[in-house]
Amino acid sequence: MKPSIPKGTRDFSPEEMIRRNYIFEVIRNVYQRYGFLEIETPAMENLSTLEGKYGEEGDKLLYRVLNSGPVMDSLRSVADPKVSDLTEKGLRYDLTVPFARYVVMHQHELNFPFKRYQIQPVWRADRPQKGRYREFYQCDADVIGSDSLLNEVELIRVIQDVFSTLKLGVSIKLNNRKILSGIAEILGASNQIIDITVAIDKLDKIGIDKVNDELLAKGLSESAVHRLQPIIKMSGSNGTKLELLDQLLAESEIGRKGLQEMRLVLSVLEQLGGSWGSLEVDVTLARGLNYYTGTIIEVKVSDSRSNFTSSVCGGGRYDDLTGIFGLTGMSGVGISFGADRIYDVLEEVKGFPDLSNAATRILFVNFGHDEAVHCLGLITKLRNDGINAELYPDAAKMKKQIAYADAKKIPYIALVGTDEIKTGQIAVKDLATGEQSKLTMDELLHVLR
RNA sequence: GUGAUUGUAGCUCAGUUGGUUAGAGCGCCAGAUUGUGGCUCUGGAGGUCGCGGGUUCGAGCCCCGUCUUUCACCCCA
Repeated sequence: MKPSIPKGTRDFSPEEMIRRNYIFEVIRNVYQRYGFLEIETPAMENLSTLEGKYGEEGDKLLYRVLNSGPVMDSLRSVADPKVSDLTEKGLRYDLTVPFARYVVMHQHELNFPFKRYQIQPVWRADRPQKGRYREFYQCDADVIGSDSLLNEVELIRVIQDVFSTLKLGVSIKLNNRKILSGIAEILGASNQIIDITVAIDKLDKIGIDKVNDELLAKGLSESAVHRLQPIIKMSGSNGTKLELLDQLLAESEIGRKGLQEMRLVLSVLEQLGGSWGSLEVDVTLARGLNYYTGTIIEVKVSDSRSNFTSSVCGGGRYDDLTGIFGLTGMSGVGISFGADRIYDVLEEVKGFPDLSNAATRILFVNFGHDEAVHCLGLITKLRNDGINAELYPDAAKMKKQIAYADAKKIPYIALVGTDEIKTGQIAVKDLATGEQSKLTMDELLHVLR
């Protein structure tokens, strides 16, 4: 039998894991620095938790887990088993809904406002393509139980910190669901907000004419499409855009509220200074609209070395995150980094730093049992000093042992045979330069640190 | 879900209008070299041509199905 793995899943090599862990560590460190606490939730949730939370499209992409036990055993004899008897669990589709479930289940133990982060894989039965996998990691941070817009500010700072640490140029796009509602309202098409936003979200991709065609096809009136044009075509600085929106949304209470929120977030960020990447008001941004109620955030790569167009981070505010699970009045705001996409981009732009310290620094050549045991003692000292060191386990030909070090990109080898044991020294060879010298343990530690 | 696309050695790929025993480079193993790698030389192993069916005297090549790869749409991290 030929081994294989499911479509859209991947194995990760040791080299890839070192790089993946670098990304996770950068994000984890920033989250912790901002006071977020880590949780984990199970890979499987009950289907009742997941279904209906991601829209019609999302339900189709849910992985359902077949039940085990007597029902399955007797399945052969059952003509038309009910689906609920077949499956009652599904794989996690994102981290936000499980988090909402977690908050409701643990509400009496939590200290609100609760700031949590979570770095775990999620699964979607999507057709794989560029930057899209069936199993991928999300790195979420959410604040629940606080309405303050300073949470939005902090999360945007988190995004800036992460990408500045990764040295990746990005464009952070900001919108607000209330502004979108205001736009729909002044067009007299409040009930068509989804159609309108989904259409204008495609502006970058398909151009203004096709966006207008789609709007008309969705039943929006000619005059409404006409009045929408200055909004779609809006350009210039954030200040210019906000002024234009002020005029356009003067008659909409909800629109004005959205603008006020946007202004506050931007002005605080401006006062704090020290940004990374561009921060851009973009009313065509409409991702995840099903649940966002306030701020909407999306981050795209804007590095000249990259052709990557998918978003690498997204987020926003949900006024009633836990309402579906029976806990009302809990506002939440959060972001999610797509680690796999960030990996692809860093690979593309050759943006990974030198991570060789994560691997073995020195290999001890094995000259036989007694020498090897002596080496293990020396290796223990190095390890206690935080240096990654290993012994070649077999007394193979030296050629083979050095080739092993070479292939593993280990920078140094140590040769400790009977002579060195007698003198208490360690012959150390730098494989890059070929230079070899006899060192004491202290000198060796100095070299490797 | 829709429309394309890919699959030949561990890897990257050749393979003529269908024709004898399917090739190359790199990698791998052994030796030249029993305490010194990369370079070089010599020798060697390694393939159900994704899988199943069909057409044919004959299929890596043509047809059908299926799985897989990659890409776009939809949607999304």
